Amino acid sequence: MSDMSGSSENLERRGKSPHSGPEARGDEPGDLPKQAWTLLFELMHAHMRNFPALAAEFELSPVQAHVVRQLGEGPLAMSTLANYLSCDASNVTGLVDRMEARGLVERRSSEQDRRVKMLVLTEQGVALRERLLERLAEPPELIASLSDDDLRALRDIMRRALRPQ
Amino acid sequence: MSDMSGSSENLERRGKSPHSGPEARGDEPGDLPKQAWTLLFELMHAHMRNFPALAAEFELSPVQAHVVRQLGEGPLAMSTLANYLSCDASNVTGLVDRMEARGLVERRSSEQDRRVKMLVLTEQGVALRERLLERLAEPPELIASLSDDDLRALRDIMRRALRPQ
DNA sequence: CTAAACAATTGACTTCATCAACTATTGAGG
DNA sequence: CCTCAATAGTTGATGAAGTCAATTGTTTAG
Repeated sequence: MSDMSGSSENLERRGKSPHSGPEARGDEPGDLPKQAWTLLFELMHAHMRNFPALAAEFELSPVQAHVVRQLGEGPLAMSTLANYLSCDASNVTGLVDRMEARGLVERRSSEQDRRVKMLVLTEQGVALRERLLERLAEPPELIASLSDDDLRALRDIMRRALRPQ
Repeated sequence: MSDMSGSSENLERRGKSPHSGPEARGDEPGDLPKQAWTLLFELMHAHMRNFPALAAEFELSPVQAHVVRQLGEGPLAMSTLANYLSCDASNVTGLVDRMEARGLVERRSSEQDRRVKMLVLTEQGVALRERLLERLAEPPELIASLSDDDLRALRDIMRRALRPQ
């Protein structure tokens, strides 16, 4: 009774074929990607609701948690981070100000280009990141209770989806 | 620190972490839920990055989009919405103020209990919601490019995961 | 050498979020 | 009936996160 009833009936068919399935009527086979995605989206949102609370366990805002997580890859220019967060560069200034005030990150002027400031996690930031990553990796109940077969299949599908194209 | 999670090492080894050990080896079967979850989480975050932009297509803030989506089920008390959003009740007041000002929702005093106010979508709100839901159901490229077999498997796994226990 | 392009910041402003305090209503018991 | 605790919503103060427009330095291109 949620999303795929009613007026979404006559949507554009994607490249999917109107071809003949034996069980063609019962299951709306036409929009497989949409079906899979809608369910995945449901699960995503169900889980995202408590991300702020999870971040708060580490006294981080949700965005700060995201930044700590991303910053593990190595030094990152402010503008690159802004791009990664899909937000304005001016937003990153304040964000980094607060994180720097807490001793989590450090601004380091780049030597090649003196306009650029590179962000690095402090030692404290690295330690926090490790704890955070372990916490994030804990699967929620909905996932943990899947069968091994489903988990293996899910893992492999996600690997294929995330594989750089 | 010597982490039980080979999986996060496996994911993060793109950068030069001072902590990455040489023992990074992928496929420990013991951590199946964690592996699957970590990948799923990756995809979630990759997609969540442009949720604000998607909401902006409808001139909604991310939270407003979320509310419009949830409000389709029927009238909802303010406090219930607050609970659903996992946020303080006082937050909902302003949120609904703005949405009411735009003619998307309506406060309706309950007759059984004059303290509560029920939220309902206006006609305009319903129309917007339909367009929004269609837009949300469009699968992102990462998903849409999966094979039919993968999509079917993913859909079925998600159904099992979301099945009320 | 000027002029355009870029990185980061600042300032004004909005939205989302919290907490504490307040109003109004409901629903107990005494 | 009357008081008292609990509940629903609002208000006010405050802070984080977001936007845009304008500014300051620093490359880089013509």
